[in-house]
Amino acid sequence: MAARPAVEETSARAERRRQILDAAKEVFAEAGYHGASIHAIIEKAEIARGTFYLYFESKEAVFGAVLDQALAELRRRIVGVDTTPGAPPPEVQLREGLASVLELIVADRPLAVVLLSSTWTPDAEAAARLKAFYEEVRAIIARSLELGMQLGLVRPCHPQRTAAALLGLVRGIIEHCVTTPVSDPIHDVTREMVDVALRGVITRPG
Amino acid sequence: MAARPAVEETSARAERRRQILDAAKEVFAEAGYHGASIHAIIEKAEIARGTFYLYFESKEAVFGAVLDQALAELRRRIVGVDTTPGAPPPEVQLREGLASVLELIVADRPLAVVLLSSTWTPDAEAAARLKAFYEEVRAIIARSLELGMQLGLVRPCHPQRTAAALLGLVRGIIEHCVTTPVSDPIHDVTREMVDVALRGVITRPG
Amino acid sequence: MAARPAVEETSARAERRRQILDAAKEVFAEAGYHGASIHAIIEKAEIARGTFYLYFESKEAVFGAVLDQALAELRRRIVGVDTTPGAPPPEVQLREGLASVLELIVADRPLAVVLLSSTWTPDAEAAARLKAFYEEVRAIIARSLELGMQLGLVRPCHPQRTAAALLGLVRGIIEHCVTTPVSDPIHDVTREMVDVALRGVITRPG
Amino acid sequence: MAARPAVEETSARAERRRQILDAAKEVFAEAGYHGASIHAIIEKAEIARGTFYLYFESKEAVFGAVLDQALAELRRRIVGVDTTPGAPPPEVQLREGLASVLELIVADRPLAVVLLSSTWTPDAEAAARLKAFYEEVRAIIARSLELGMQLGLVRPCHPQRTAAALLGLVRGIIEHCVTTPVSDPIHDVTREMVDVALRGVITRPG
DNA sequence: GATGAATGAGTCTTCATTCAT
DNA sequence: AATGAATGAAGACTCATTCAT
Repeated sequence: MAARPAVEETSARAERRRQILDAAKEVFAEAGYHGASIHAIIEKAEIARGTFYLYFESKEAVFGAVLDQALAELRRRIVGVDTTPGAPPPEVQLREGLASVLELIVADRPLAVVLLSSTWTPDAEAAARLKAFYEEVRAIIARSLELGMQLGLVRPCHPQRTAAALLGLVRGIIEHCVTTPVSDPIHDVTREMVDVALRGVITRPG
Repeated sequence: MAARPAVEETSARAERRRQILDAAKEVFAEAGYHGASIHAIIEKAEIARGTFYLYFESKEAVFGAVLDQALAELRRRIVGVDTTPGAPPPEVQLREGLASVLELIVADRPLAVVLLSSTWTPDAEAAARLKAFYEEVRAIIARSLELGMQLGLVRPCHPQRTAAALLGLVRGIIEHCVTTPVSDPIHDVTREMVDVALRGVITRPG
Repeated sequence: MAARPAVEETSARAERRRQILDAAKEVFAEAGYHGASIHAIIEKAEIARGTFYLYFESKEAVFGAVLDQALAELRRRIVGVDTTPGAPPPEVQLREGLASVLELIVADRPLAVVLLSSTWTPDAEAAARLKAFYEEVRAIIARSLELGMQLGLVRPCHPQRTAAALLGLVRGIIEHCVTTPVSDPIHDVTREMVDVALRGVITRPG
Repeated sequence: MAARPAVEETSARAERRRQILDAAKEVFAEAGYHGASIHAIIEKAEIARGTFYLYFESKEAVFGAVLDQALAELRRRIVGVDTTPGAPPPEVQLREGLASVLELIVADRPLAVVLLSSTWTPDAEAAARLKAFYEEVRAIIARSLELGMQLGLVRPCHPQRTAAALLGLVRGIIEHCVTTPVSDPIHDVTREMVDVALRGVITRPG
């Protein structure tokens, strides 16, 4: 009869929240921002209409939360190349970092869809946040390229632009993996992707 | 000076149609399929509600037409690499083809947005059409890669996957050009993009 | 090159008008007042949208004209029973009058439908006109009944009410003839209808 | 006093439904199927636009429900003549059955209008249902006539056609009662109607 | 805290009518 | 007179959000 400890109550609430969030992620992935309906979300989450609004202020708010959650998971796996002596060779670091990202995304199709499609979402604030995230990633790539150029490992190039190209390359692979079932182990895919990024497609002269 | 020739009369209707189509393209680019409203389209086109429906059966229909127009313009500029003797070297062909595509897209931001965002549109038929288009382009790239491998110009690789990566690379550049104002001439951008695709980013050993 | 005689011009116009009127009658019969569209009428009449409005002020106006035409044709065939000495016996008059009405209606299904359905049409003025027509007919029947009572031919009854019943009886037969194809000659149908009206359905006692 | 019993909760919804149904019946009676607007219905029912759609899927659906309710009430009061020994004489049965129907209809003008006018409604399914109902009633009358002929109570006649005539007769009376205020008791009206149907209007010979 | 009935602004689409040619 | 493109008011229906229980 006594009040339960605050911690447990909080975690019950947090679990409910996650349940809604997961449902929302799937619905947004299936239908896009505008096409997604609160009805579809509460049906998937098996809660009542009103309950939804106890956890999220609005449709925009859940969408933001879905995105934030996705971006947080991604950020944890994305880091620049570490060039301090003793660190693994850059190519290996790249491969491992990318493999980690790919694994996350391939295992969670809705996440992939939201990440790939929401850049042009009508929810302006969310779009801005996703844009900022990609900008962030591109900046990391660009900085790595600049560092590589200083070290003589990377050919002279326009770092911003090249970073955009490489980011697109990764997104292309992700879309491919999400669209068509991938039979090969993730690490083979990653290796190939890194090879193309580093060495291009033509046979090396000589 | 009296009755105008039939040709001109036809083109009056065609012009009206294009006027609506252009407005629709912009609106779809701004808000996405679901977010776009007929209201916004007719306001931008400066026509009455009913007039819209004299030219297009439905929202879905305009969207289809916008997409068709865009894809038709693009298809005209996309061709595989020609390897018959006497043709320009592949790298030059690539550069010129890509430059042509980039020019089209950079000059028409709404077009770019529709092309980049509509893969995940709720209009299933349009999404399928766009997907088919990208599939088409990827097949062209993949075939070119296979041909290149046979000729010893291209390193051994998984053609489908690599094609997906290269298509993503191009889309990355496009998005970059559309998002941030490009001061450099298109041809410099193209040259760099082709360089990355062909040679990667690392300094050639030796 | 000279102007054609006014009479001919008028009759050309009149013919056009009738062409539209006929089309309208069919459309109203098929779809009812609200369901009928100007589009359907001009399509059936094979004229342009604007032309329609050269002949009729509005949808309401054509409907009124359709109704008026129908009622005029009917009125020509409906007369009370003539009891002046030397006239044919009342029962024969009834049969012949009804046969004439039935022939007209059975030959023109759209006319029948408009007459049967328009009492409750949303076009208030037309509904009133049709109601007035039925009132008129009922008054004729009621007067005939009163006359018959004075002459001892008709049983004592409430003339208004009985007239309403008999009018309904006729409409019931008409609806039956229009709904289900009638194989028997009209005159047999008429004879039976008059029999029921005059003698009822039970075997006469004695 | 706390939570209400489930039965009452159910009836709250049922009551709301009936409230809308009643409003809809009136609107359909006033304006016909096409002329009726959801706006008019919700205004009369004093509910919000969306509420309407919580109870009925569409305009077509309410119309169907209105009709179903009307037909159900009518069917309860319509039965063929019972000729088992000991049953009241047929004429009395007829009078009582008809009186029961007339009472229902006269007390509910909108019901009468819907029943009389909807045979020609553009809602095809509803029209079919109403037509089927009238067919049903006519079949009952026709069967009673056949039985009467076998028993020697009814003159030889075409049962289908005569049934159509008698059904029309009843509808004629109904329309009369609904259109013009009836001062006489229903039973007098019924008696007269049955008299006309059974014996016709002419004085019995002899 | 949970529920789901109620709300009404907003969406797409139709169609009677007008008017420049 | 004839045309048919253009108009915009009005209709059916959806859905994010609120609130009494």
